Amino acid sequence: MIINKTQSYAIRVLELLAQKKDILISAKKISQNLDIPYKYLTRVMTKLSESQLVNSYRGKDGGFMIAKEPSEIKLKDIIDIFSNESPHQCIYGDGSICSQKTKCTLHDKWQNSKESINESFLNTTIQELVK
Amino acid sequence: MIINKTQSYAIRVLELLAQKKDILISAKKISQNLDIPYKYLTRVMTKLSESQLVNSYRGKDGGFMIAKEPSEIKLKDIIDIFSNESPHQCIYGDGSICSQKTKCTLHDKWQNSKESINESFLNTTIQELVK
DNA sequence: TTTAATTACTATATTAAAGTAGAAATTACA
DNA sequence: TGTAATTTCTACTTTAATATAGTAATTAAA
Ligand code: SF4
Ligand code: SF4
Repeated sequence: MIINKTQSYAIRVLELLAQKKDILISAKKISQNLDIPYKYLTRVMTKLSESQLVNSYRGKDGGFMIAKEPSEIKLKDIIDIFSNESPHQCIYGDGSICSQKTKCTLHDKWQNSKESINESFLNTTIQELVK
Repeated sequence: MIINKTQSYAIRVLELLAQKKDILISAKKISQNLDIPYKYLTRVMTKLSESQLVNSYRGKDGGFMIAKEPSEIKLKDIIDIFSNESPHQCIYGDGSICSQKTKCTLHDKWQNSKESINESFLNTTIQELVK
C-alpha cells in the first residue's frame, strides 16, 4: 500500500476541515461524517493538533479547526506525521550501507518510483482535494 | 512501503536461485545465505513452489531450484503471489464505487504513481538483479 | 458554582503480518 | 530396511497497527 489507514484518515480529516474553514467541528462530528472510529480519531486529532495543522479547543462547544490555508498543507506534511518507516526501504534492507557507487541494479528504479510518489505527495495540497 | 517483508524475502530467494541455476539448494542454506528466518522461509518456499516459480525436491539431498529462465520471471510475478490488497486502494477506500466519471481529484495522480511502480515491477526481471 | 460537552491521556483489546515449534511425509543412500 | 536430511503441514507465539474503554482536564453556559 502507498499510505496506511491512519494516514488516509488524517488526510480526509484535513479535507473536511478545509471545507468547513473557520468553523469548529467536534471529533464526534468528524467521526460520524467520515465514518472513522471515534476513539481512534481523537488520537489522530491530538497528533494533528500537536503538529499544528489543526487548532484544538477544549471544553464545551470545543472542537477542531484547520490551522493553515488549505493551499499551504501538502499531503506529505500529513503523511509524514504518521509515518515511521525508513525512507530508504527496499528489498535489500534500509539502504544504510549503499551509496551511488555501491548501489544495486534496482536502485534507480526504486528511486524513480519513490520520487514519483513523493512528488505527487509534495505537489498536492489539501486545497486540491476540496475543489 | 512499496513491498512488504515477505515479498522482499521472495525476490531475494529467486535472485539467489537464479545465481545457482540448475543446482539444488536447501531451505537451510537459503536461510543462512540470505539471513531469513528458517521456519518462515520454508513457508515462503512452499508458496513459490505451488506457484511454479521454483521446483522443489523432497527428502534427503532435496531442495529448491529455479523453475524458469531468470529473464522470464518478472518482479511482479513474485510480488503478486504474496499480495492481498485490493489493487485500487486509496485514501477514500477501495475504489469499488469509482469510475472515470465519478473519480475524485486525486485519482489520476494515484494512477500515475501506481503505474510507475507497476511498470517498474513488470519490466524488471530476476535476470536484471543477477547481473 | 454546577453541569454537560468536549479534548487529552493512559491502558487495554483486537487484528494482521511476521516469526517459531513440532511433527508428518518423502527420499537418497548406507 | 533403517536412518538422516529434507520438504510440507498444522498449530502456536510475537509484534505492530488499528481499535476500544475509562477517566482526567478543560471550558461554555445555565
Ligand atoms: S542500492 Fe539497492 S540495496 Fe541500496 S538502497 Fe538502493 S535499491 Fe536498496
Ligand atoms: S476516484 Fe478517487 S476515491 Fe475513487 S479510486 Fe480513484 S482515487 Fe480512489
